[in-house]
Formats: sequence, structure tokens, C-alpha cells
Amino acid sequence: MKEGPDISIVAALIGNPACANMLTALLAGSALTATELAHEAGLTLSTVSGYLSKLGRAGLVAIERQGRHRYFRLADRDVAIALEALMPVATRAGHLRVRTGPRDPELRRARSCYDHLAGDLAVKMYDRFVERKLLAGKSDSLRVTDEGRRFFAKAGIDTDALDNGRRPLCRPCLDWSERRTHLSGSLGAAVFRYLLDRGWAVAERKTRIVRFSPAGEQKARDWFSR
Amino acid sequence: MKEGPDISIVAALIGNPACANMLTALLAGSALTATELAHEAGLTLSTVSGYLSKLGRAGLVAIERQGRHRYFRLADRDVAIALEALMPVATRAGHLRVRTGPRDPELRRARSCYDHLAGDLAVKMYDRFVERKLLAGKSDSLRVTDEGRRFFAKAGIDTDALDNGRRPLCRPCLDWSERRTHLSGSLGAAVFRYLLDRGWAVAERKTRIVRFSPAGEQKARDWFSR
DNA sequence: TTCATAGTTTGATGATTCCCGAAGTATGGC
DNA sequence: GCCATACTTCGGGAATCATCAAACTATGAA
Repeated sequence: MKEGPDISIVAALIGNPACANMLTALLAGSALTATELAHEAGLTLSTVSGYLSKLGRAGLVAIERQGRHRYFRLADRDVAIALEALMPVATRAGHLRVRTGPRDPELRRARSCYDHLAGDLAVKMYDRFVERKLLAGKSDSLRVTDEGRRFFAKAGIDTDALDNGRRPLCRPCLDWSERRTHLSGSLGAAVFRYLLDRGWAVAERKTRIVRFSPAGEQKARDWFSR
Repeated sequence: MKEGPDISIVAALIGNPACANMLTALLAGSALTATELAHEAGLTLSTVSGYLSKLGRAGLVAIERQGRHRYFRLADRDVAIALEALMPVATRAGHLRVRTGPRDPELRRARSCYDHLAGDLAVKMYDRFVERKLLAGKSDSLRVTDEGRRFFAKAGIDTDALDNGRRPLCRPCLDWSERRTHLSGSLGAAVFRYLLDRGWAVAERKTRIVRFSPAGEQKARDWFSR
């Protein structure tokens, strides 16, 4: 019976909804701290910590120490691939259950991804930023161009100040609904705040849905399209 | 928290060692009856039956009735892909356990992956096909060249006919043992059948091991190398 | 040093799961 | 019709798991 590696020990970990949530959160690409993950999955710090050490021992996540912070991220690309590969099967599995609200499409359209925007519109925005050369570089080494810095400064976003924190300024983040990239990192967060502050969109509490008013969406599009 | 499909319900199923064993058994490609699977996993028929209905409801396995027999197989390729994708992560996770039989090397060498060939030799074959420009294109859009169509036609494989199904003709499939790509899709299946029909290799029953005779391997290499 | 923050470890407990045996249902052969 | 085979459903007991609160450790800041 024992042929090939034992899938089940890994799958069992992912099979825990809490772990699955944490992992999908990490699938976004950015490294998160234990406290952030606890918040993300709606669990106690102790619970999360326990799981993280398990996930670490199993080679699913890796730790990066920075002072008293520990940043967790997916151990490597294989893990991300495995998680992604489970998604198509899971959608069908889920469809058999009595669940399907109007929520799903809304989530796909625009949602918060930890502290930045994800979904259809976020992807469009990201593409436009790249197209306008406000952002440059490949997935691993994305950076803000000088022109980008000027653009964001006009919106009151001081990229130099953001860049000082220990958090990366901008990172690409892979989107499950779109299978394409959107903007994460402290700049991603700042841009998200910009959209909210302006009243163009409202983040629905507890659900991650981000609701744009028709006028707000138009204004947002105008802003990032030129 | 509910963003994206719920991976965990699928993963939890695979996370059960019994189910994992049954699924990996089915990964070999052939449909098996509940009794065979019970034997395979060392469980009672009642237990297996229970799991199978769960797996069926979750869209992981499908049933084919034939008289009083019910043949179970993996529901579709997505499931096979997901299972294969878990393997690389599992190998590392498994390193903490004491395990490694003589089977392992044999599996790495050549094995069936759902309905096509995987492992060392399969990767070499794939590389050669690309080198000879019988296949072209990047991962997402792999296609058979005209020269490729002629080559396969000589082996009695009618690519045009294969292309009619709704299954993709050829797809690259990532290999857990090699970390490289081999050929999947209906062409991959046809090529596998070609090797077996010719008696160059035999698919060992119940395990996924594919055993090439020394002469058979040489002939296979000659075939795809030129 | 001393405090506050970040994270780990350690029980404890309530829920869930795993798996079986026994009894029930469907299908084909005689 | 009747039996054997192939499978499903039911009920239940032991084991495991998920999760928490509280106590502990480590790190940076004042």
C-alpha cells in the first residue's frame, strides 16, 4: 500500500479548516505574522501557533525572523501549486453543498485581501499601473518607478515614508478568482485606504466584500487609468 | 474568511489515510470495485463503502455501474492533478517518518499517472519530443506540430481523431519525482497505450509501477529519440 | 533593569472522526 | 422463486482532534 509519498499527512493538515484558511491567506504571497494569521482565521494566538509549528515541521510553511516578529510564508512554490491544484476540485465539491449566495460573485468582483484590494477591479488596477510604468519589475522584484512615486504622491501617498517600515513596499499577490496579479504590500494597503477614504468604496464588515458605489467605481477607474 | 473555494473539505478527505490509499490506488488509472479497494486499503467493505459515497459526493471519484459491480475511478483529471501536486510536498513532510521501500525508486523510474506515463523515462521522452519540435508552445498552450502529427501518425496514433474529444490533446503534467514535465492529455494516454501494446513495458497490477524490459526500454528510447 | 509585546507550551474538554459489525437492499444466476 | 454476491446503511464505542485559557519564554523599548 505504501507506494509513493504519504499524501495524507499533508492533506490532513490542509484538511483542517483553520490551517486551510491560514494557508490560503499565505497563498496571497506576502509573509504574515502569527498574530495576523490568528486574526485572519479567527482563532486564538495559541491555536495558530500550534498549527504553525505543525505546518512548519511538515514543510508547508517557513519562518523568517525579524526581531521579535516571526513572519510566516509558504515554504516554497510546490506548496502553492498543491494548494492551487486543490481549488478546482474544491469548487465542485462545494457546489454540492447548499451554499451559494450572492456573496460569491461579489467576492470575485472586489474584496479585501488582508489590508489591500483583491478581485476583478484590483487586477485591472494592477495591470494599468504596470502599463503606465508606475510599477516595474518581475514578480519577485516588483518596484515603484520614479514616475510611480510622483503619481502616488499626488494622491497623498508618500512612498518613501511607506518604504521605511519593515514591510515590503509593494508586492504582487496572486488572485484565486482571477488567477492574475494584484497589488499588495504597504503600498497596496495605502492605495486601498485611499479608495476607502475618498468614499468610493465601503468595506463590508466581517465578509471581505468591498462595495463600490457606481460613481465611486467610475472615479476609481478614472484615477488609476489616467 | 470564506474566500475562494473551501479547500479543506477536499483536503480533509484526502487527509484520511484510508481514503488517500484508495485514491492513490485509483491514480493508477484503472477503475476498481469497492471490494478491491477494501482489500487495497486493508479495511472492511462497509468502511470503504462509506468513504466512497463521501468521495463521490465531494466529486473526487465517479461510479460506473456494470451489473452488480460498481467500478470506481477518479472523477476527472483535476483530481489526479491535485493528488500529484500533493506528492512533492508530501515527500519532504514524509522525511520525518521512517520509510522508504524498494518500491520508491521503481516508482520514480516509471509509473502510470492516471492514464499516461510518468517518471524519469516519461520526462526524458517529453524533453525529446520538444527538442525534436514534435511538440511546441509554453506550458499553457502546448500543441502538436505538423511534424509531430506525422510522427505520431507513423505510430498509428491519429492526433486529429484524438483532438475531437473535449479532453485536451496534450498537456504538460508536473512530475513529483522529477520536478519536471511529462506529457499528459489524450495524446499522453495514446502514447502510453502504444508502449504497452508493443510489449515494451508492463503496468504492474495494483501498484503504479510500470516495468520496462531491457529490450523494451531500448526500443522505446529509440522510438522517441529518433 | 523593567515593561510591554510577540510567540510557545501545556493541560483540559467538548466535539468529531474512524472504523467496525450487523442488518438491510439490489442484482444476477439457477 | 430463491440463493449468493456486491454493496449500503445504521448504530455505536474508542480514539483522536480542534481549540481554548493560562502560564511561560524571548525580544525590543524606555
